Amino acid sequence: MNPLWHKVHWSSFIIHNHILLQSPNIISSNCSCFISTLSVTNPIQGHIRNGKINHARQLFDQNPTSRDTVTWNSIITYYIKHNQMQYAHNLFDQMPKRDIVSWNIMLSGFNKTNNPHKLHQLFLQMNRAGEIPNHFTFSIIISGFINTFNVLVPQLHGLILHLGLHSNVFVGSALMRGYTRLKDCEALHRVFDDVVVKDVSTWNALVVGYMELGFTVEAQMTFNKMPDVNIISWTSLVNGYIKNGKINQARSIFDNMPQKNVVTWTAMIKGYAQNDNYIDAINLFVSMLESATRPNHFTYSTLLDACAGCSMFLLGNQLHSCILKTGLLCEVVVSTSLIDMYMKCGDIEVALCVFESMEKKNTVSWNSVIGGCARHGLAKRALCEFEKMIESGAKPDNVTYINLLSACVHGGLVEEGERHFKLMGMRYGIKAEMKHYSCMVDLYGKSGEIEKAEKLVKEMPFEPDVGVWGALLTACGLHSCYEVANGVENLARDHPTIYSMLVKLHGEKGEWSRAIEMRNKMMETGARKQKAGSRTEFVHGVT
DNA sequence: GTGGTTTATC
Repeated sequence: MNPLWHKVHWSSFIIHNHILLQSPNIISSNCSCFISTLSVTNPIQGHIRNGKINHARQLFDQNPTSRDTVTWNSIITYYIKHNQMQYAHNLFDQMPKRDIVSWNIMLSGFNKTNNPHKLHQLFLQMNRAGEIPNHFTFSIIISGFINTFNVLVPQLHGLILHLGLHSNVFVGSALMRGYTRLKDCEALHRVFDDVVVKDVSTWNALVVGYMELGFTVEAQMTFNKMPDVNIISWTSLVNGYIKNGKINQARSIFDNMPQKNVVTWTAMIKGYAQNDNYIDAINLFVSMLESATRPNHFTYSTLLDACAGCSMFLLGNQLHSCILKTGLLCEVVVSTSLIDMYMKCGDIEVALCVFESMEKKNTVSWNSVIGGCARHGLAKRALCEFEKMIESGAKPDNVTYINLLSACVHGGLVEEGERHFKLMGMRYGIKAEMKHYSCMVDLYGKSGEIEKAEKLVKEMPFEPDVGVWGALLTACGLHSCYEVANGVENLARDHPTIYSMLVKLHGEKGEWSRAIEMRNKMMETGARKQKAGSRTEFVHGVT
């Protein structure tokens, strides 16, 4: 029995379950039978195709004559497909003779396991070995470099032109993705033109590229000109409009689509949720269930995110029961969103319970639990979870440290905070960003160490933002440091929040003329009285 | 025996 069951309302199962149960599981095609009837010349490859790796290895290890390059490659491919990169790499290193396919298989392995540094190293090693890259090589490495070594795209493009591989569809769409990331619209279009025989993916890459760069009109025109469109083209269009803030246009495309899949539905739901339109997000989810489209882990994650955003505890709870039923709790994105939802709805106990029950945790999961504890004032617990995170081998990132430092602020743990602030760069190479500085200023400020706070603001490698100035001014108010506050007045950029704080400070000091002056400045900078609202229709169990 | 397009949690 899952320990979480007792936490979930049984009534939750009533909702939508009839629809979930109706979806039949039709994935039962039996491909392996078909493959096993094929005649294969090499018995080792036959065993691999039938999934009998041990038989294959036995033959391979016993008969040196059977070990041609294709066989080596087949075995390495098998290991990569079964997530055994280390085995694959060992075999690759032992190969007496490698061909271009061997290199490409290994490169593809590093790409699939999301290891851009190893991918890069192997590519350099391949060049040193004198192997000439082909169109497979380029499509693999460009897509693998997209997040880390994207600066190399123009250089690789040069090499591609030199080798005459620019007209290949796969190379073309990989390059287009690369140039989209580099925000080079001209190059994007040039690569598109160079692909002689374009297919639907090439066109899709152009639509996505234009959308990413903010050219919605060009994207739409491209879509209209497309000789063939598929569901991905439509979804890219919907998603592009959402990314450009044109949610109504996205919806109109969405409504006119000839068919939709789970990705399309999820993209549209996310569009609403991101724009704080939670009602439409949920309504759309209900329509999705009615259309018999089965939600996947991204859909649930998106919906839980919406619940977290407006503290919809009951719906979050119901979603939890659906997730348990569909077996999607094992997905890291789902359980992480679930933790965040429970934390933001105030149920720390269940949030921690979900977290403890997770088999696989990643940096984001640790971040949400550390952040949740920090927000609820459980500073010691947050620090403790951080220690456990390090012990588990997970790597902290910038968000981890924002959460950790804010835990220190809540707990008034100045020394701890100082220590972590130093260690984050020294041990983990994480550069301190604006938010880390504002945490530190807040930490010093709240504990009365105004000089240290002021010194840090002066020493910051970039212009402080409202958050940093706000933290400093709050400290001035708390500890009646009017001199420092006067200094801030001359330095802080025009911002209603800053002036509003200064009004309060001058008022407390009894300097009414200065207070009025600040109030006028505040109004000039566009301050508006906020509409009061409890949003009672959403709030359940918020602390 | 190798490759490209849509949703992705803090």
